[in-house]
Amino acid sequence: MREPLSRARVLAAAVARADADGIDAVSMRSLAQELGVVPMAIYKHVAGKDALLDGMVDLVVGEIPPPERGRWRAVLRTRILAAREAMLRHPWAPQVLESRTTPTPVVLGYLDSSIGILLDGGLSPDLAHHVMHALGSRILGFSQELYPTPPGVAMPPEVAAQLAAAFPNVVAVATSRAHDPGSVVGPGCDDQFEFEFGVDLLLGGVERLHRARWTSERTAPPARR
Amino acid sequence: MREPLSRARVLAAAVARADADGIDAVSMRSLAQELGVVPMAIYKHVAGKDALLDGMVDLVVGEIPPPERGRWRAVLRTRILAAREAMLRHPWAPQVLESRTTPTPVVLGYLDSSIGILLDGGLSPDLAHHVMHALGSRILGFSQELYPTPPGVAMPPEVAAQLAAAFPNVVAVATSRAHDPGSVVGPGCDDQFEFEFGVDLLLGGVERLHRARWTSERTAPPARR
DNA sequence: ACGCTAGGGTGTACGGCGTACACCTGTCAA
DNA sequence: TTGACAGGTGTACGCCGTACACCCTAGCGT
Repeated sequence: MREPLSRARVLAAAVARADADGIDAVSMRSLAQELGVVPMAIYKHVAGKDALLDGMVDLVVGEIPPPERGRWRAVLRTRILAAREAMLRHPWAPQVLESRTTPTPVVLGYLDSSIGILLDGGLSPDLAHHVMHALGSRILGFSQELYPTPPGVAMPPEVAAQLAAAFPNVVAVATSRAHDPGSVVGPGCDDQFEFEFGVDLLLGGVERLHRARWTSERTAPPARR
Repeated sequence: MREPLSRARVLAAAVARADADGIDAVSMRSLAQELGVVPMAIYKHVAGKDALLDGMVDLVVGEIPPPERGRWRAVLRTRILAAREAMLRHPWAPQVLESRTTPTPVVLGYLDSSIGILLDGGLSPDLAHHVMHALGSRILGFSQELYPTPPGVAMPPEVAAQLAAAFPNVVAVATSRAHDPGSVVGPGCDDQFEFEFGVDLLLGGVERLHRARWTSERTAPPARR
């Protein structure tokens, strides 16, 4: 009848379900139902919920292509943008990745090759170390935004007015780019632009430090004080 | 007997519990028990679990002092570091904050005053906008690290060797600062240094853009290409 | 040919969670 | 005196992850 379960089938079903209905829709029970099987059957192929999530993360991270060749900054930038694309395909992935307490070998491998880009580019291990911390989860393509871009849904105008009065700076900045369509809330941000802006800001700073032969021996990172 | 419950008492108990035993120890049931009350009693003071978490977040964010006066860069830097201290006092807070989908007025107020620092400093709303995105949740003092600094717990040496072979760049970088104590895994990172490094890298880049009268009108953020 | 083993699917059950809903009780205003 | 109402209670429902015992079948060595 039904071809047998397998770890790969379980993980693929879980990822598909999360892509379609969000990570909360992925429970052992719902997943089992989707596979036409009783919940406990899954446990013969993955150790438990945590292992399931780890496996899902591995699939997503595995989608990120290996680095190309070229100048370190361009190579790293390209790779981070590729990672971002994987995360956009699987919007649940950042949240799940952040919930893991220990990296899987797949994720470690990704980090390792990313560090390799820096070292191959001539950065000192010391600088590379700080750079990895400074990039943080952005290296994996996370937006790191606190809240999704303001909802396009219109709000009652009196609420909008009250909000504008209470938080004038927020609305001033939020509407700063709304020059073309004169909406109150603006057309939302260009997430891709914001992401690249942040990445380039960091990589640009790193490049300058590198060119200046910067080292962490009692020197403040950029010009300070 | 027992003085009556109140929203403030509930929230304070929840924060205390989370500080002591982690956010997972905060459930409606355990919280009720700690307050000497039946679970449903809590619902008379907070609308539900989500409202409880929002309230907890508000308490933490409310701990961050308002900005002082001075040059925008120093003021913002000081404030971000103050936010980080609040987050260090409540290690569960970043995770909870990231789980909220909509900012509370308290958080919006924090963001608003932070933006105010930039605008008062003469940055254009346009640049301020991008800066807020680039800082991301770092504005609230998050480390944004994917994983906590490598555990100080020693691992079996053969595992360590295998790991070093599989991920040479990771260990090269991880041990780069381990010059003083010659441990294999290094003494862990100086989280405070790494955090300030990242913040200063970003703020330094922003300052240069501002001085250069940078604008997003079809210009790549730092020097690119 | 036979029984054994082991891998994979099943069924039941437990303890936890958030919370809807009906209920009770004490306080205070009218 | 009465009645509304705020605040605490009790029960119950439907989810969750998963421990544990069970069963069925395929393939193996003898």
